Amino acid sequence: MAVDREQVLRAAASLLMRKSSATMDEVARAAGISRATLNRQFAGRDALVRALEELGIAECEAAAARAAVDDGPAADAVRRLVRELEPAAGLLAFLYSENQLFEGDEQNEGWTRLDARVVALFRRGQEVGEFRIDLSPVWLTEALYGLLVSAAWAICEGRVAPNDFSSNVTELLLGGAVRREK
Amino acid sequence: MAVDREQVLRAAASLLMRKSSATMDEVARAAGISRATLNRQFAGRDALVRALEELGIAECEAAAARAAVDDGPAADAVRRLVRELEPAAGLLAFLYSENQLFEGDEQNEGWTRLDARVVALFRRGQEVGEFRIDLSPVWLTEALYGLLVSAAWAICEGRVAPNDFSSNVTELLLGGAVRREK
DNA sequence: TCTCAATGAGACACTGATGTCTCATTTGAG
DNA sequence: CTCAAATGAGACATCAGTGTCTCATTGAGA
Repeated sequence: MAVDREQVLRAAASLLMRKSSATMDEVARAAGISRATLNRQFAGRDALVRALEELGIAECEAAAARAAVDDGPAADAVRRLVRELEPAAGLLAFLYSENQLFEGDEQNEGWTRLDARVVALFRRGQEVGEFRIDLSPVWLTEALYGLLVSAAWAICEGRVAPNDFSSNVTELLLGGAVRREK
Repeated sequence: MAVDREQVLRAAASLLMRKSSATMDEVARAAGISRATLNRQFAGRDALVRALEELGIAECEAAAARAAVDDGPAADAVRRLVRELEPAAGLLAFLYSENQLFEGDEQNEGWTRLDARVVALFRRGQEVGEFRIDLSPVWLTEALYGLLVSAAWAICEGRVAPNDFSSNVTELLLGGAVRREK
């Protein structure tokens, strides 16, 4: 009888990723509940988006923890991170387009924490000599987000194969498009 | 006295890139005109977005033409393309988040044409041996869009330096993050 | 200077989404 | 089985955004 909030959030994310302008009624229907119940769980659309934001942050931080981004070679850490981040990519794609979240006076500090971890990863790779130094860690972090979102979208629209998600993002981010001999 | 439609579109794009939920009233104020005039120029918000889409397509195609994407080494063509695309990146970022444009029954064929040109560029690079073949041209195209949007956003929020736009996108897309000896 | 088209300002009704409420029904625990 | 809590369905008022209209004002060209 009790509604599973997380299941509702996942259904909402799945719908909002494809149609960010979906109505609360559509979200409720997609989650298999009534609009009344949806409003009982989340007081208003804003609260729903905030909850999705919290879920996204939690999933990303959990992914970073599972990937152990501070251990081993930085390149391998990036590969693990991307692989662990794949399930959250759809949610990330929605939040990425919800720039309403960032235009306010203050953004959720969870993003700050997450950014710090990823930036630290790229900086570590630079200091060890694995990554080039002419691309700033901040830009590499932003690029990682962008590639994750692009890949999620491209897969969602059937332009690229779902199985290639991880390798597509990782290979392009680390190796680039230019062919290397050897 | 006569309103410059293109100037209005640019002001609208500049605002909508930062706040995609901006009101028609806000858009009009940002463009320095009244809401009545805005509605005289663009019959409704939908028409405004469509006009922005047309402008974006036109700018991208003009950039592709200026960059002569079919001439010379593919890597250099990509560099030229990114450089020419920079002024349109902001508009592209807005359109990218306006997934409402793609969820309809039919998307503007301008995107199809543009995609075809960029895909052809990457495919040419692969056939010549410049680009690696384990990343599909379609994915490289999507990644290019994603990096352009990421870079535009990061600059808009002051996270990276505006001057680094072209090199950031180009270097990461072509070379990747991993450092190469010589 | 005169004229007329275009603009700005404001009022107006309309639409769609939203949030809240009620009540019948269902579900799960005791 | 019984009952309390939660849900679903629907009605309702509210509100913000939108599109349209009118009218006074502006400005460029004849």
